[in-house]
Amino acid sequence: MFEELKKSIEQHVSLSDKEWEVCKNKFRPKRMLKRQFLLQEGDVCRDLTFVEKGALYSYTVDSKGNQHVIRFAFEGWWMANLQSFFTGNPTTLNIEVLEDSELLVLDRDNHEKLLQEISAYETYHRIILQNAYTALQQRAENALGLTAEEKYKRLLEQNPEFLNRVPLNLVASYLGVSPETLSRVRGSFNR
Amino acid sequence: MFEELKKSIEQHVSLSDKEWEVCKNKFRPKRMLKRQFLLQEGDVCRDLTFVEKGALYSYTVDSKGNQHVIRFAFEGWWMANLQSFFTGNPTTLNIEVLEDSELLVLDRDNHEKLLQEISAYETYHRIILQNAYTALQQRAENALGLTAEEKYKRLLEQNPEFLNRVPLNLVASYLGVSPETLSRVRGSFNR
DNA sequence: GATTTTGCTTGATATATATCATGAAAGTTT
DNA sequence: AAACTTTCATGATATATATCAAGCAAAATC
Repeated sequence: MFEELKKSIEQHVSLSDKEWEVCKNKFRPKRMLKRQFLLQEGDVCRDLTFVEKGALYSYTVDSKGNQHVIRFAFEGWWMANLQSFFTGNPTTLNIEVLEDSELLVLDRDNHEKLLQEISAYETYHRIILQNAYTALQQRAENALGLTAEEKYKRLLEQNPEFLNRVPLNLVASYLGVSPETLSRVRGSFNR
Repeated sequence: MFEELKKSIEQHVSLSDKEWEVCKNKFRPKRMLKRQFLLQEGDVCRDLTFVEKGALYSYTVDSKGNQHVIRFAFEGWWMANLQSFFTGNPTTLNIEVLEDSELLVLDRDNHEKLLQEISAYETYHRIILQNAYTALQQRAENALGLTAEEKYKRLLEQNPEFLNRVPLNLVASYLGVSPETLSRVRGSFNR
């Protein structure tokens, strides 16, 4: 149940067995089924969520009712609305379960405790944040000034796994193009 | 010379006078003139840069030679390519001076020392990262699925100061629209 | 003070992409 | 197995935006 988390942490820092025990016990396992909501617009984001198994995605709904996918999270990825988590303000984000999932959730108290008690955890958290930031920057760059075809090509290079696990209409929303356009781009691209 | 930095830190955490002295001495002041490069594609980003006075902007150049503005930084803002700074890999980013500037630069060694020596600095750094992350997320959301007019409106709401201090062709690049389109949107909007 | 450059606007045209509409295949539920 | 839903593809049309082109005022440079 904690394999992915351990793997993720050890990729970046080293923990003693004892520290790992302390760490692990702060998380609460949670199973969720496809289509369930981990977070809904208007809620406060109380937890950082780590995906042990399965897949999640986050999205906003704009004033015209259009859905905009913000990101996906698979095994070994974190998901949360950081702004809401850290400020306690209600979120504008929805987080929904894409595949039946096993999650590990960490509430703010326990997160703060870990930051204080285990300095390697603090380092790990910082690295994760930095990586999330650079990934998001990459994404913002890709969203701007690229044609639909270029966006698709970049996705193939940078996140090909999305195309296997995520319905194309969600991928289209993630790229900021219509499902029809994505379908056509793929069609012409595969020939 | 250190007023803005002090203000920025004290907005988020409190430092003793002694800690502030330690902190302050790790930074190196640097003056730069308009059009100078703080960082060029292919370089490694060696410093975190804090803007005491003036303005910077970062951008990438794509394979067709088009410039894409990533972000701006004014007084009280940080600027760096985090990926390059933390990994030591060469950057694909250019950082250029938009207005004659007074900067405070912090190299990686000194940054690491501060993280270790002053726990409040670590907290400050984390909060800054979190804020940068949420701002970037907001930006990615705005870049996707909004019309040119909506992007302009959001900019007016969220960063009206950009429009006073930044040439419109750079704002257009930042928004991912052509300068002509931005000009037209502004024209019709002001009537 | 003259000349060049920069920043911005406006018009005409081209083009990428959204939208609307339909259908078919694959997956779910009853 | 039948009925329904989801997912994806494709065609026709509409539209937002890019591109090309010209011009002008203010600022910068000589």
